[in-house]
Formats: sequence, C-alpha cells, structure tokens
Amino acid sequence: MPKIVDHDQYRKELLTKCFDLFANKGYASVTMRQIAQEIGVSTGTLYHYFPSKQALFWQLYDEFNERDTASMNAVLNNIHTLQERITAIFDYIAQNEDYFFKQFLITSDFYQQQDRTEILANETLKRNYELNRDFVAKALETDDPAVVNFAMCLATGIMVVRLFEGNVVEYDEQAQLFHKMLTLYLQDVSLHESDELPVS
Amino acid sequence: MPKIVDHDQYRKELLTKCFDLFANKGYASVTMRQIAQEIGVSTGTLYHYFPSKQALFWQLYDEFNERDTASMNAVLNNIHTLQERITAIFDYIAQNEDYFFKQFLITSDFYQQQDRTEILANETLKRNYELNRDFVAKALETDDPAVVNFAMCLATGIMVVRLFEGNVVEYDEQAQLFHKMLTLYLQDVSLHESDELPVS
Amino acid sequence: MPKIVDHDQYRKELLTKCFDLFANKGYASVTMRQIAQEIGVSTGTLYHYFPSKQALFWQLYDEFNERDTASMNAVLNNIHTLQERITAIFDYIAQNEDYFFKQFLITSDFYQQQDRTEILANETLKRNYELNRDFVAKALETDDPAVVNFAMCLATGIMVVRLFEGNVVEYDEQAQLFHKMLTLYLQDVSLHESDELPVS
Amino acid sequence: MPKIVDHDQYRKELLTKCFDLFANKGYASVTMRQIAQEIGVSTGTLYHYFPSKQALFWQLYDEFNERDTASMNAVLNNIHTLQERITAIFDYIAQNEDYFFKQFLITSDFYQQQDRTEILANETLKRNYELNRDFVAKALETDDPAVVNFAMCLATGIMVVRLFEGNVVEYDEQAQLFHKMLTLYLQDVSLHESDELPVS
DNA sequence: CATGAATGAGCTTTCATTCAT
DNA sequence: TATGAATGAAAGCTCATTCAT
Repeated sequence: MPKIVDHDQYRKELLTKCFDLFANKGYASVTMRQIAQEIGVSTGTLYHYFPSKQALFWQLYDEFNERDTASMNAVLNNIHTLQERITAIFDYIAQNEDYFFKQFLITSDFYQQQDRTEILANETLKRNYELNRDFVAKALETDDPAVVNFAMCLATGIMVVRLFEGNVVEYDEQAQLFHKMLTLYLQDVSLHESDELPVS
Repeated sequence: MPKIVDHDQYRKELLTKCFDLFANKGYASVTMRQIAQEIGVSTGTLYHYFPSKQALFWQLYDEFNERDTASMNAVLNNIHTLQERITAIFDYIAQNEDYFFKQFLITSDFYQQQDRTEILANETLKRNYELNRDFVAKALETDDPAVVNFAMCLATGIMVVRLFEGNVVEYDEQAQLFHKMLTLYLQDVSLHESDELPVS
Repeated sequence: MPKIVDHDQYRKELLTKCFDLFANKGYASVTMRQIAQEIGVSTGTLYHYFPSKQALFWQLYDEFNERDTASMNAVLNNIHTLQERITAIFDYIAQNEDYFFKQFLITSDFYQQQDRTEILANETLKRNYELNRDFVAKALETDDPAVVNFAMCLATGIMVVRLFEGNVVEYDEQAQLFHKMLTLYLQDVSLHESDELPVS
Repeated sequence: MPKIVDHDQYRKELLTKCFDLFANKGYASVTMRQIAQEIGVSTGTLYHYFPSKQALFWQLYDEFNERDTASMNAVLNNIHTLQERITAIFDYIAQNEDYFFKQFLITSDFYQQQDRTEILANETLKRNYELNRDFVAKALETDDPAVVNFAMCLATGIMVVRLFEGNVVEYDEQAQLFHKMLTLYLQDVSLHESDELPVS
C-alpha cells in the first residue's frame, strides 16, 4: 500500500513544518489558518491530514517524543574519557539549545491541556525517559540512578534557567564543575566500597 | 460618597484568586468569563480593575515576581550545618512544589507572548534572580558563582523533571547527593588553595 | 418652589454642555461616561437629572428647538432695505455657521432613532418652523409662501452644501444673487398684478 | 477547486443590500449581526468580505459616491426648453427622494466619524461634486458658477427641508418659481451685456 | 485529493444602568 | 444629593470546522 505510506510521510512533513509556530506562539494562539499558510497548504488540506487542531498538536508532540536517540548516541562515538563525554553531552545541548527551548515550550503547553495523571501514565513518554536515562548512565559509566537523575536534572535545569533568565549560566563552565564533583564523588564512593570489602 | 474600596488592594486580591486558573489552563485557554466566575465578580468588574486580559496576566506575572523572599529566608533561620541548610531548601521546594509548578507554567506561558529580549532586559526579573542567587550563596557559604548557579540549575531541573515526568526523582535523595558532592568539592578546592598559598 | 427651579436650571446647563459632544461624535458613539466627564459630574449625577441617555438626548433636541428667535429678530433691527435684510440674514448664518452645522448633525441623528411620522407630527417643531417662516416673510416683505419656502430652502441648502463639500459656495455671493433674482421676480409679479387689475 | 465566487462582485452586492439599514438606523446603531441577518449571510461571511464594520461602511459610502451619473444624464435626453429641463431635474429628485434621503443620512453619519479636513480633501468626492456641477451647468445653459451653485443649493435645501419638516415645500412649485426667477435674471444679465457691448 | 467560502459559537470588550455608601 | 463600583447584556470580531466545487 504505497499510497498510505506517502500519506503518512506527508503528514509527518507537515508536522515538522509547524513545530516552530507552536513553540513560538503557543498552542491556543496559533490558528489553523496560520498553520496552513505557514506550511503552504489550505485549511481544507490540513483537515484532510488531521481530524482536528488538537489532534494535530498531539501528533506533533508524539512525533518529537518518538524520534530515536540515534543522533544523541552518535555524540559519544569514539570518546573515551569521562570528562570528554560530559563535555560532549553539554556541547550537544548547547548546539541544539534553540531546538530544546522549543520542545520544552511545546511540552509546557501540552501539559496545560492534558490531565496530568494521564500524561504521566503515557508509555511512550516513560520509555523515552528511560532511554535517556540509559544513555546518561552509559555516558557517566555508573549504575547509580541517583547520579543519573542528578545529571539529567542539572542539564534540564541549565537549559530552563537559560531560557528564562538568559546567559546567566554557561554550559561548559557547569560541565567542568559537574565533572569535577562527579569524579570526586565516584572516587569517594569507591574508597568506601573498598573499605567495606574486607568486612563482607 | 462612593463605595469605599481600596482599589489597589482589591486588585491584588483579584490577581491572587486567578493564579491557579492561569496555571492550570494556560493564558489563551482561560476566558475572561471563566476568570470572573471563578473569582466571583462580573466581567465588568474585571475590566474595572484591569484594562485588558493581557494586562491582567502581566500584572499577575509581575505580582508574584515582586513578592519578597522573606518566607524563603526564614527557612534558614537557626540552621547551622551545610547539610541541614541544603536539606531545608530542598524541603522548602518540596513543600511548595505545587506553587512552583504553577509559577513555572505561568512563566512559560508569559514567554510565548513577549519579545524574549524585552523580558531578559526586565529589571525586576534581574533583581529577583540576583536575590535568589544571594540567598543560595549565603546558604552554601560560597562566593563561587559557578557553584551557586550549579545549585540553582539543579533545583530548577529537579522541579521541572518532576513536573514533566512525575516522581522519577526525589528531592531528599538529590539533596544528599548534592551535599556530598559539594562537600568533597569544597574540600578539594581548599586543599588546592592552601597549596597555592606559599607560592603567592 | 425654588429648589425645583434650580434643579431645572441646572438640568438645562448640563444639556448645553453636552451639545458639542453629541454634534461631533453622534448620539450612539457618545457614552454616558464621556458626557459625565465632559461636563464635570459623575454618571450617577447624570442619572439624577435624566432618566436615560435617550431622554437626555431628546431633551437636548427639544432644548435648542425651543429657544426663542429673539437673537434672530434682532438681526433685522434698524435695517430698511430689502438688500440689507437679505445680506443681514445670510451674514447671521455665516457668523453662526458652526452652531448650525452642529444643530443640523444632531437633528440628522435624531431622525434616525425616531419614527418619522411621529417627528413630523411634533407640535413644537411645526410651530418652530412657522416662526421661522414668519420671520423670513417679514424680512422679504412678501406673503407668497412659495417665495418664503424658496428662501429657506436656499439658505438651508447653502449651509448643507458647505458642511458636506467645504467652501464651494459663499454666503454673500448667493445673497446678492438671491436679492437680484427676488427683486426681478417681485417687479415682474407686481407688473402682472397691475395688468390684471383693470380686468377685475 | 474552490467554490466559484466573484469576490468583488459579491462584495458590491452585499454593500447594496445594507444601504437601507444604515440609512434608517444610523451607523452606530446597526449591529453586524443585524446586517448579516438582513442580507442573509452569517457574521463570519461578512468578515470574509469586509475587514471591519467601519470598512464596510466606508466602502458603502464610496460605492454610492462612485456610481456614475448616467441615469441622471438620461433625464435630460430629448428635452429642449429650459423650463422642461428644470422641471425634469426636480421631478427626478422627487421620484428618487427616498434614495436621496438615505444617501443624505448616511453621509451625515459618515461625517461624524471622519476628520472633516480629510473628507474635504477626498478626490472622489471633489470629482463627484464637479460632475454634478457640470451637469447642472449644462441643464441651465449657463457658465456662471454662482448660478450653478444657487441651483444646487436650492435643490439640496428643498430635499433637506422635506426630510426634516415634511411636505411643507413642493418640488414642482419651487421648480416653477426657480425657472421664473432664473429666466428674469438671465434676461436681465443679457440686457446689461448688450448695453456694455457698444462700449467695448 | 485540494480548495477556500461559509458558518456560528464563543471570545474580549464596552457601556447604559443600578445602588450601596 | 452625589458618587463611582458593580453589573451583565450585547457589541465587534475570531476561528475551528464543514462542505460544495
């Protein structure tokens, strides 16, 4: 069924094209006419591909949440020291900061129209979060969930603070500080672990 | 004689009453009729106190950004160890998490209708951010801006991750981890400083 | 009952003060708040003197329609030739053109909210029109109603054309032309009358 | 393929349909819903063809000011005496009095929302007035602008007086009187002209 | 499939009017 | 009497959605 594939392919292209619009103006402030104009189709066509404005928005949300983490994984290829891996990740965020800002604003928007408990039960989101967690765990070479969360919260926090307050924080500065703290922490942990070994 | 009303006082009361509504539904999805009904006045009265919906929203935003940090400062009273202070702050955030979620969602909303450069130039916001920074600096007993930013980004990040992903992170766990890392880091720094002292 | 007199006197003062406002903006575009502000009272006071906006407007309309023609009559004092009387009247209109424009615009407005047959049945208006007619008859020293109407229509027409088209017509030019035509006509009529006399 | 609609043609049809409504009620008293209902479309459609109520009204005003004077010119076809031409013009006005009343009321309304100097500078209006002037000049077989203005003011005045005071004046009566006066005047002028001829 | 004219519910806002003070 | 805060019906206008072409 090649037709269907084309249809679905085109649908995704349309979604991609209205990502910026939703991010910059917010769901409720964007009109179907604006979307149609922005992506160069008629409102009729829009409704041919999406049953409603809300459906379009939700599909957009799902779309970027389903994107694989391939590009992110590539970031760590052939990088061997912890410091370099941390730097690489923070650099990656810095490079794509504008995209993360937009994704973040759309997500905020999405949360205001959905029942919160429903969102938190969403399997795709859960799986997505876990993929991210695994990625960070591998990068930091640790299995301690607290440390993984710590890193993820820090990265998220830097981005949000930069979005709301401007360049009051810098990615590389925080990356170095984090690397230093993490190294000291991991050393400390392994010290205590070896302490305990004779005991066990 | 007219009805005796403290115009400005009443205006602020009205603002307080519609905080939740804006946070839960988002600026554009809330109607003036809903607001009026929610806070128990007529739409006419709403327009007697605010020239427009946007003005109302902006005043709401300004209002909670101008609130003093008194209650936050009280958190640190009579607390003497670093560990307790960190725990106290994270506890404070945990206790008021719902309020922070709302403030955060409103802020996201606000950013989508304003020119970003204009917001970042806003003096009140700048001052507000600096007050927060000073507060954290005092709590951590450090003057290193990188460390202060680190703490603020971490705290912000935990809140945001919890808002978007649910209870995948816990405040106290992260507080302990942060305290541990910070302590190790500060020790390390003071070690190197004493190394350098003879040189100078 | 002195209070009543004061009340009524004050009412008329208020009316006078909002004449310009109604003329310049039109009945429906003027708000009670604007009126109140313009004449320096509160809306409450306005409603103390007038039961409604419409009543206020109708009273305003009646008010200037009831004004006596004293000032107009004074125009003809000690003027003895027909030419001078015609010139005096046209001059009078020219001098007070702005007032006539306003009166005219208010009247137009009034006609759009009233049933036309009702207006035309109004006794005050009828009497007013007849007073004007008598005045013109006396000024032109003629009893021919057609001539009186002719003069009144001409004067009205000049004013309206000037309001709508600007200074494309001038009062004095038209006054002279009218005097010339009228003189020739009256001569002609009296000629024929004397022709007829022997017949009767 | 979209629905085939001659946008501009349909726009003008809609304008024509709301002429009476505006004339009878006045701009500010007519609501967009009333207009829509009256002309049998939805408010949405109204806004599809006109950006605002004011734009609709201004286009209506322009529309009847741009209508050619063809029908008026036809009035004079195959009429050879001055008396007949004057009678024909006054008859024409009498026949279309209702339309002129309406046009006039709309114009009055229009003047209350526009800056007066702007209106008087309007080229279409100027040209329109001049077309009327030329028409009258041709009908009266005179080049004297004062006489042309005289006739136009008289005709306008009769109409306005009839609108405001009812049938206190009659077109044919005034037409005859005007013809008489004009004939006498033109004779008189040509007499003096021939007097002067020997001199030159 | 694609178009955009048409719809009408519902939005923000205004304003004549009321009434407690 | 005088005030102006409060009201809510109704205005101008928007926009998601439908559907004839």
